[in-house]
Amino acid sequence: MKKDLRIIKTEESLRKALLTLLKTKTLETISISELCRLAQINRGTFYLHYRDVHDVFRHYFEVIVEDFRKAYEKPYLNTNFNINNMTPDMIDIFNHVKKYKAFYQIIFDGKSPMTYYYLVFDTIRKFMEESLSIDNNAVYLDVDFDYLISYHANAIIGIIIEWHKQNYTTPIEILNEQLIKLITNTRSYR
Amino acid sequence: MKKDLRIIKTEESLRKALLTLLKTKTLETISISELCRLAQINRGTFYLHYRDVHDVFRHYFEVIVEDFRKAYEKPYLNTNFNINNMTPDMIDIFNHVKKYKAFYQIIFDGKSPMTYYYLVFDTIRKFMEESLSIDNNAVYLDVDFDYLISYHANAIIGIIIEWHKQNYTTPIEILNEQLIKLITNTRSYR
DNA sequence: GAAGATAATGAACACCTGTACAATAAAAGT
DNA sequence: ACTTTTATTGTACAGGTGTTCATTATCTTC
Repeated sequence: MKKDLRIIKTEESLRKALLTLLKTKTLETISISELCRLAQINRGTFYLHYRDVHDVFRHYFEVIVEDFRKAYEKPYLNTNFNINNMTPDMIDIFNHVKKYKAFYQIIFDGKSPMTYYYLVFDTIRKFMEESLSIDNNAVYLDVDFDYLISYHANAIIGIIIEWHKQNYTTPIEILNEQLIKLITNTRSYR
Repeated sequence: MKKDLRIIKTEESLRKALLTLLKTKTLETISISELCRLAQINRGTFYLHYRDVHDVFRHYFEVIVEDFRKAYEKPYLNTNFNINNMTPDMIDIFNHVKKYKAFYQIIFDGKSPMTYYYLVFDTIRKFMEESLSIDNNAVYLDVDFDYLISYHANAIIGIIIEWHKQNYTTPIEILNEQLIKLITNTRSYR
């Protein structure tokens, strides 16, 4: 079954208007009324499609996350993967974040809701889950699989948070280096 | 210099009113107007002290985080700490989270702003930073210290997120066990 | 306890929010 | 092309937001 043309038109107008407004102001300062005025959509119609402005933004971010998922699906799965033989190019996540930096700056902003964070988290987590499941030989020392994955997935986001706080100044190659060292254990003594 | 009594009275009324409202409804559904009505504070006065309802909530959470910080400051520092000789009771963070479960459920809610998350993150991160700095002998394999700490700090929150998603069903003892295994490396083969 | 400083109040303003409903417009199905 | 179905519109309403300003109340300080 096809979607009504009017719906497509309405939603696209709103999404396009949001991008336009984001060029000059922050997501939090954009009101539904303003968005509808620019998109030339009746405000009542807005509520037939979205709950709030974040809801419109979410669409873009879901496309972005999907782009990431597809781009790194294959190389990831082809590796006999386990948590200790990972190479940086398998999870070229930093390239992805840099590519959509403008969006990730919004997502990691203190005022943004946690939903976006969870979307990133769930995506990375799922990647790890699928990859680690392939590596049947590994036994993870009685660590519950759910906790293991959540631990490592969020650790990676920890690097992205640090990168964000440093305003994305660290080069991607360095980040990949560091990540690989952190994953394949971290400590040595002099 | 002392704080004006009127200010103390106003802020306390608002904070108390928030706690009352939180018993019956969620943080997002509480309006400034409603809060002021219950606290018997003029709405204009509200804006002299807080920016929004979250701002009032933040006060409570800062107290909670401070409680955590103080409770685990000493045992942590007394240990010749490094990332591999940690014991669960050093970071008894899960006990803390359980104690203030009602608050952490709000903080990890998808609608809550990232600010609270960052407050948790910064606190755990600072703990790690202070502790790891003591362990002068360790060299962390050319891993940038900032990234190292952010990585491990956020990993721990990864466990809390998983715990939250499982509705805090996993017992604390198990969580401590798993955490220690995850920190002191994770993998073995059959 | 009086004088000066500062905070709280009430009223008003323009704007935003979420919802409802009848009227209209524009698709889809035949 | 015509009918049916469905989406959009305009209007209205009760409430919330954030700000301003003169007035009043309450604290602090001496």
